[in-house]
Amino acid sequence: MDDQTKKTRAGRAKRKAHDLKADLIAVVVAVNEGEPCVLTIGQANALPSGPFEFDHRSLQSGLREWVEQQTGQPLGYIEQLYTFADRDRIGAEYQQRVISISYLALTREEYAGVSAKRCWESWYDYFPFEDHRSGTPPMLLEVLRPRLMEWAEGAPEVETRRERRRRAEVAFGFDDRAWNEELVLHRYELLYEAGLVEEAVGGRRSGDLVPVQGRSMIADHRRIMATGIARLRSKIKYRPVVFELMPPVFTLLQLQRTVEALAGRLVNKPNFRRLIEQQELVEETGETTAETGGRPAKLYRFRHAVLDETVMAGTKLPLTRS
Amino acid sequence: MDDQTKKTRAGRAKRKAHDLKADLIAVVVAVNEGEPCVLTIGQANALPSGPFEFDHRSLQSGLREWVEQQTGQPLGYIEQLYTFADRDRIGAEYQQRVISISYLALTREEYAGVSAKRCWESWYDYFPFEDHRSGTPPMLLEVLRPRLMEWAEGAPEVETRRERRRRAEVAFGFDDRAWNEELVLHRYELLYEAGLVEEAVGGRRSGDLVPVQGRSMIADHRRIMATGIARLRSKIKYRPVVFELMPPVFTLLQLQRTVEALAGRLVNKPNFRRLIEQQELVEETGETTAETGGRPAKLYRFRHAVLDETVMAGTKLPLTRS
DNA sequence: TCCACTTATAGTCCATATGGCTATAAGTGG
DNA sequence: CCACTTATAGCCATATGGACTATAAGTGGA
Repeated sequence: MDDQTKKTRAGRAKRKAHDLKADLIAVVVAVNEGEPCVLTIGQANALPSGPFEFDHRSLQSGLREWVEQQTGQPLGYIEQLYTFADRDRIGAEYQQRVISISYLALTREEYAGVSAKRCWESWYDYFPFEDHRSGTPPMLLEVLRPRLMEWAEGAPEVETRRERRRRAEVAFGFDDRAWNEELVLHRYELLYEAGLVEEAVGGRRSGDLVPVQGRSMIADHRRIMATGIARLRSKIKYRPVVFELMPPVFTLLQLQRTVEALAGRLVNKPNFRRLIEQQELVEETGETTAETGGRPAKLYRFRHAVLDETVMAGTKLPLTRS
Repeated sequence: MDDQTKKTRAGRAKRKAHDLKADLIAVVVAVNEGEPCVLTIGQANALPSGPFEFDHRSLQSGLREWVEQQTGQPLGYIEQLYTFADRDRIGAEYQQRVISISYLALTREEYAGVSAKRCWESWYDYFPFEDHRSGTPPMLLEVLRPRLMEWAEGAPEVETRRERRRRAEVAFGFDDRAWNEELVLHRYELLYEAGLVEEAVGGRRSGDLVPVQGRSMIADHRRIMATGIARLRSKIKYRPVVFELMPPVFTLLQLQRTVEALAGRLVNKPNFRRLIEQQELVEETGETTAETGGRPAKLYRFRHAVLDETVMAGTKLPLTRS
């Protein structure tokens, strides 16, 4: 506590270097039998993670090492999510400040050999209200809506109440608003703010405030998972990242089911096929498979050439061609 | 150097906490009289930046403090860009590892009081080949193309040469390929790899290898600026962020000129107006201004309500409405 | 063997968005 | 009063996206 009073420039500068620590956290996604899964450790209540160390070549390689060490899963596609450093994140040592650097990784389950360490969990176990593939989940209107409205009405100011109601409506698509599957993080943060998730209430779970929306995780891991899901749901719309989650060869329906699993909602079959074909994302292998039950489906593979044709950046500006 | 040999687990764990430092770096953007500008310090060769310290409440507030202290400029809109930690980033102390956390900030020049510290520089001074508002810059075909081709042909393997040529074509829109204004970072990295920017060649600028493409910056600040420009050019297409750069009241042509300054290319006037109007991004103030020279233009203001209507997430999936 | 069922695949139809353009309105400065 | 500048409205062809229907080609069981 002595250090704390020394607010001189030199003292601060010296201390800050000694108090910093960086954590690498991974949201590793795979789609197994139509379920979008996240790689977890512990009692399925934590994401793979570990400190960034001196002999890590880079942040990414440090992350790969930790994930592989903790789960045996090698990573392919990796993309940075977000970096944050909230003061109240760590409790143990008062002086320590932790920077959390989170990543999204896409793989396939059957990638590596057998390993008992790996624990894939459907992400809808953590966010049950996010799966709209069989229509709007009943709990959304039956449980979440009333409790969010209760929270909204609990505000002292009229203005705040109106504001809260509107936020809940937008985030969850109440009152004829469209459901926007990308707002995963918004929704989680709203529930957190409303004290409806376990992480928000902490140990003190007092009678009425029992959080019902899905399994929780340690620290802010569920928040990070929400960030990853949101990013992925957004990205599949403008970059061909789904294929990182597909086997080398697949049918168009399998591809569609994967997209649906990620988006948490159904897509229109003919239009989906048209979309894929006109973008020339895939090519036929010439083979077919009869394992799908009905008429044998053509097998396709991803056209890796499209990764080069980076030109596909859907403009939204009325550019002149000059 | 003694520490280096101690590769034991305990030694590593102890050292890593002591060697970490985090830098906050800001790309602060404003559009002044039709020129997209970036806030710089020093001899206009560095971005505002400073170490993340123990008594910063968060990364963002630390960044705000540093920018305000170094330039007097208060920040409004802030968004994280990227975090990286390359080993060879710092030269001084061998043992130290630096994590760089970069941000994009949008403001307006006339925001704060007078301050001699602020130094706004057109970002096209650093990336002259990015401004296509008056057509393709001559230097692109006259200087960059030959030098990039020279670099491509310098590769030993045939395959590498072909690869390099294709990458240059895609990034710079050579050979009838469309110019993609979003590939700012790609282009800078390609030039870096080809040894055509000063940062790549360092001090050893040997005769032939004189880099001609714009002013350089210290460390990787120009690379970070490129990241910020790329992010901004992409984001103006799907989020109403331009208005962070506009005065409270403006004409549609002023808005168009700002977008053009950012995108580095001209947009079609009637279509631009239609786009703005049909998205209901602005509303008339009822006033007009005659300062534009010709017929007085209506003045508009941003409809802040649209920030709430977060529904605008342009889907690219053929969703079923269910 | 045939029939019910499943899935695959090829279209159509229409509303809307987008790109490119032209015409007219309404000011200013000489 | 006229030349010039900028603002604003509207047109047309095409591309795109959403919803839907029809037909093809297998499987499994009665």
